[in-house]
Amino acid sequence: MNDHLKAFRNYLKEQGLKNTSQREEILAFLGRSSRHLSPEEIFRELRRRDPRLGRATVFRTLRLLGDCGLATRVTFPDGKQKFETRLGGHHHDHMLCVHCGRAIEFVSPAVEEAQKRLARRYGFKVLWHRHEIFGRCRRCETAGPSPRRS
Amino acid sequence: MNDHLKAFRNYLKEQGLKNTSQREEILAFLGRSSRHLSPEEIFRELRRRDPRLGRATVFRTLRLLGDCGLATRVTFPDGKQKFETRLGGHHHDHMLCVHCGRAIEFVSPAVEEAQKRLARRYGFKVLWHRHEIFGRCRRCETAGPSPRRS
DNA sequence: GTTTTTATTGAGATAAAGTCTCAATTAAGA
DNA sequence: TCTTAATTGAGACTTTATCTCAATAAAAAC
Repeated sequence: MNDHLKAFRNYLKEQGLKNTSQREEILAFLGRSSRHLSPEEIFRELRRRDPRLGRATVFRTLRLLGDCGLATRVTFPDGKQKFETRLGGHHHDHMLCVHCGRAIEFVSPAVEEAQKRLARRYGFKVLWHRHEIFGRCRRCETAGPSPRRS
Repeated sequence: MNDHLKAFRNYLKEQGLKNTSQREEILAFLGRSSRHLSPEEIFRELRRRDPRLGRATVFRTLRLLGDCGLATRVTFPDGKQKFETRLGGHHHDHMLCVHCGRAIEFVSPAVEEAQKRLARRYGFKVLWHRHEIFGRCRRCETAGPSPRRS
């Protein structure tokens, strides 16, 4: 049994919540995907396999996975929300290409460190963070006009 | 005439777009506010003054302001989107309290620097970025139970 | 293993957020 | 002032997300 499944079951037990096949399916599906998925994509794909799956369950489960730190919400340049698993607690952030939509993952100890110092200064207890850099990836930078922002 | 108004008019002219009273009202309203505002809040308040204002115009203008770098989108812990002006191009990021919703602004040269190095490594042309730290502010940290995430 | 308790689910209504169309309007250059 | 073209608002519509509640199923109690 893999790590985040174990962590998930633990979390549920701690909180007095129940595990269900739907929850595990959603977590597993997120885990298998290398892309970022929107709630709607998750819903549509998983309902093909289990036609009785409800849309509300997907939203509820994504929130739950967020709450226990197993999934991360990524806000794309156009404001759209997508999710990914935080595999084995391995944290990373994103550079998002405003032109082709590609997401490049990165890890920056320097950023994490700077953040820790900041938080201390403000008496702020950090739970998690999100660092999104918007711009143009190498491929798109070589050609093409103005991007879409905000 | 203040700086971002001037910048806005410049941008419109450059792009061959037209200025309108609605656009200036929205920009001014954002500029006067010390809080983060949702599109709906902006719409409701400005329509009290001009009952003919349309909702679509607010969304269109927010996108436009984002495009020209005068407004920034902030994604709150619950996934809700809000906006603020980027006053005089002065960039800052946020620590968001998952308990009381308070937003603390900060500037971190260390983060900006680390980011620049990263981008260079990936051949990524940075246009803007967003760094959101979620956690509990000093006030809320002293008391109260589990937060809402994702 | 069976019963009891209680969280979870799905359907569908509903709400909230955002986009689109198109005729009427208005800004800006000629 | 005239002309051109971008912008607007109304409202339909789409998408995204939440809520309600009876039925279901997981976990605990027995």
